[in-house]
Amino acid sequence: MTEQPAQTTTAGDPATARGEQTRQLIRDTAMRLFRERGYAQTTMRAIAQEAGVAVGNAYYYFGSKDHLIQEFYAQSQVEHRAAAQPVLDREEAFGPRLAGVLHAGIDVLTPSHGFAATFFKTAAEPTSPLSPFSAESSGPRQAAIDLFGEVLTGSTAKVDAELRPQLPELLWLAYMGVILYWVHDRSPGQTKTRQLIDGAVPLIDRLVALSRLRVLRPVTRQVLDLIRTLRH
Amino acid sequence: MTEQPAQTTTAGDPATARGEQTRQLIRDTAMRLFRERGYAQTTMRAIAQEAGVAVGNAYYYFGSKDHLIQEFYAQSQVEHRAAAQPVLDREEAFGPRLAGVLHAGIDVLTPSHGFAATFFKTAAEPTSPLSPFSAESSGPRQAAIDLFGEVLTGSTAKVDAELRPQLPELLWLAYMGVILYWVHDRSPGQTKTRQLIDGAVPLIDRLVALSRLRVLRPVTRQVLDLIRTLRH
DNA sequence: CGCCCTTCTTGAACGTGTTCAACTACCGAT
DNA sequence: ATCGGTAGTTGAACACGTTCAAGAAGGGCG
Repeated sequence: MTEQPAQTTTAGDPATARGEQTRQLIRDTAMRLFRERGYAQTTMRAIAQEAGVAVGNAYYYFGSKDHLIQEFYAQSQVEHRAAAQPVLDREEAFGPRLAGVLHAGIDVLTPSHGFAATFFKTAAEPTSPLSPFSAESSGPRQAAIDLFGEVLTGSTAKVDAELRPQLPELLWLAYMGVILYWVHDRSPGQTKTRQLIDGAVPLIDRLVALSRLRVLRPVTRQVLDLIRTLRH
Repeated sequence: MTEQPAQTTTAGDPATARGEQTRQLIRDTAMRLFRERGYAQTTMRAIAQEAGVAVGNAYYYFGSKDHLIQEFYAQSQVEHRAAAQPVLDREEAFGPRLAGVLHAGIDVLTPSHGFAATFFKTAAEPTSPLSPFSAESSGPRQAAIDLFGEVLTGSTAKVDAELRPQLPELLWLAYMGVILYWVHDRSPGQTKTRQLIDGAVPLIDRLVALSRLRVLRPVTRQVLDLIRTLRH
């Protein structure tokens, strides 16, 4: 939080132009080694050596080994958005759109299941800037929430007016739940996670539809009030 | 997993009689320092020094620094059970019983909020034996699930026959969710978590009651089938 | 060209969790 | 009492993430 001189890029980021190349080199090398050996087995010394730089240089661009994970998150988010596009173009109904986007997220993550799982623990630490709930990762998080916003806006689903503004974030939360399950999923090819998505989506779909029923209005209200209370 | 000679205690535990004293000394010292300084700030060297033993001795009893956390879990579980007893004796209705037991759990954890939060990340790592889902912590986990079984069996609630056997584990899962929220709860005194409990319990109560309705039977079935599929 | 300032780079050094070969204390059997 | 083996204990050594003082590279300006 020291004051920075004027920069062309966002504050706090030391990357202007000269070092951008090195930054990417280190990042790509790290990602490769993470995939090859796993997170814990990849040492900062190994990353530096493979990238042909000094250890300290990696720390000039990334505050810690954990911060390299954030790069992985950001990268995954972008890939997720891209993989979801065909689904959003193709499907119109809420259920298939949601299922498609959830499956796309797992598709993107699947090649990294082995090592991604081991470092999702870091994301669970509340104090860590890597937590999906933290301010520091609000960028990727908002992008993800927006993606679920698109699932909703582009669909033909009729949603309770009060629920609608909350729903994208709730769907994102459900996605976090899916990921939590996926991380622990030891079934071959993580087929169980696929079953979770296919089983849960119709339930969510039905629940969203039911929220408009007059009889259930009080319950819907109650739930939404609770959520509003609990949000930050 | 080397074969052990006959022991008076459970297998795999090097504590017979002579070392039990040292074991407890190290454990208690560690717990005290964790509370005083936090988990990350407490070094194994500090624990050893304060306990008056060599560093390696701590590793004779506890495989790693993380394993000391498991002691904390076990201890908390026992305290939770004890704190829940008055509630189970006093309350008869399902809702108050559940709320009481959940509050009791948070009561027990509250003094450790500062440091407990930081190491719950370790619990989130799937490969870690410290995960609440792991085989290694099946003992405390089962004890916790049984506690929610008592919430149910001692209550006057009428529960769908198919749901009943699954419910204790589901309630435990909900409790894990409460803890996850609590860990991230930055509100003073974690009052938000209390609101979560008070807000969610009536919903769960209503949901459980509704599960017996004929109209909702197909949904109940669908949910239970999904859960059965996903369990292990 | 020479100067200065910022950006970038270096690698030795620090503190950490963890390991391990050596050692000591205890206890039952001879 | 002596021996032998297991349980318990030691602290130096190792590999790791991280820090930091020192320097190199680059570029704008006289």
